[in-house]
Amino acid sequence: MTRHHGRVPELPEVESIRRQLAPLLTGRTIVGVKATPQRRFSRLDEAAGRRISAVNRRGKYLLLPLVPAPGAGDPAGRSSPDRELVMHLGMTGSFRLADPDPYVRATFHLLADPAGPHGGEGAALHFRDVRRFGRLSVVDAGDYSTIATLAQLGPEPLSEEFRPDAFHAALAGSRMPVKPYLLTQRPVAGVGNIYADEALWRARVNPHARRVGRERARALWEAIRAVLAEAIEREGTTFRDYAMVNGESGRFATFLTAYGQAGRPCARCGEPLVKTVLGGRGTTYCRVCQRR
DNA sequence: CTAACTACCTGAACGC
DNA sequence: TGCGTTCAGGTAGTTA
Repeated sequence: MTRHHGRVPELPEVESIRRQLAPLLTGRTIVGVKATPQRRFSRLDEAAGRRISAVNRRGKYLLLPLVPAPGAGDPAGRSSPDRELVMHLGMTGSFRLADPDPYVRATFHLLADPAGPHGGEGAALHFRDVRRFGRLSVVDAGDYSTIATLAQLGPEPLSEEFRPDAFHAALAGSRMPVKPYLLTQRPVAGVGNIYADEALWRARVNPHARRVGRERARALWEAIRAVLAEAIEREGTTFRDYAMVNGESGRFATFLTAYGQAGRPCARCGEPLVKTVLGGRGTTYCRVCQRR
C-alpha cells in the first residue's frame, strides 16, 4: 500500500487509499477479524460473515457497507447492507495486504476469491497503526450517532454540496479562529492541518481570523477545492517517479507552499513564513500576505 | 449549544 | 553513548 512520507493522511491520501482498496475489497466477504484490544475499536466481530459491497469515503473516513453473506439458514442472502465498517486512519494508520509487523493492530480475514488473481487464495487486510489514533468501528448501516465528527461532517469539498455562500455563512456563524474551525470538519469535510495551512495561504486568509468576509470566504472556498484536487491528482499519478530524499518525495516538498516551510520566504512576497501554535496545532503562514 | 482544554499514543528529535 | 524530555497531531471526552 501507499506510503505517506510521514504525512498525516488527510482527504487526498484517504481518497488515494480508497481507490487502491476498492477493486481489492469490493464483493469480498470478511470471514473473521482479529484485533488488539483498543478503546478506539468497536463491534469489529460484527464484520465477520458479511460482504463488503462498496468502498466509500466521506472526508477522512472510509465507509464500507456490509451485506449479510448467504449462510446456512439464509441461502439467498440479502442485498442491502445492515452494517457499515467505518475506518479512520488517525495519525499513522495504513493498510497492507501482506507482511504484517508488530504495528498491525487489526486483521480482516477475507474469503477466498475464485475470480481473484491468485485463483481463490485466501487473503487478509492488515490495519497498521503505530500511534493507535486510528479508529475502526462497525455500526448499523448509516447510523453515525456514535461517531460525532462523522455525524456532523461538513460537505465534501469537491462535490456540488460544497457551496461558497453556505461556506461563508458557516464561517460567519462561528466565533472560533478560522483555522481551528476548519479542523473541526464541520464547515467542510477532510481538511486537516497541512491543507488548512495551504488553503489559507493561497486565499490570503489569516489563520487567526474570527471574521471572514464574503470575498475572502469565496477565495478560501476556491483554495480548498484547488489544493485538495491538486493533491489527489498528485497522489494518483507521478508518485513513484520522484527521487526519495530523506523519506519524502521531491514532489511533496515542492507542492507545499506553507506547511513545513517556516523560515523560508513566502512564495508571493518573500517575507519569511512564521510558525505559531493555534488551537494547539503548529500553524505556518505569511504575516504580510495573510493580514488580519 | 458552543468553545476551550486535555487525554490519548509512540517514535523521532533534541539536550546534556 | 546513553538517558531523559519534548514534540507532533486528529479526534473524543470533559468542563465552563
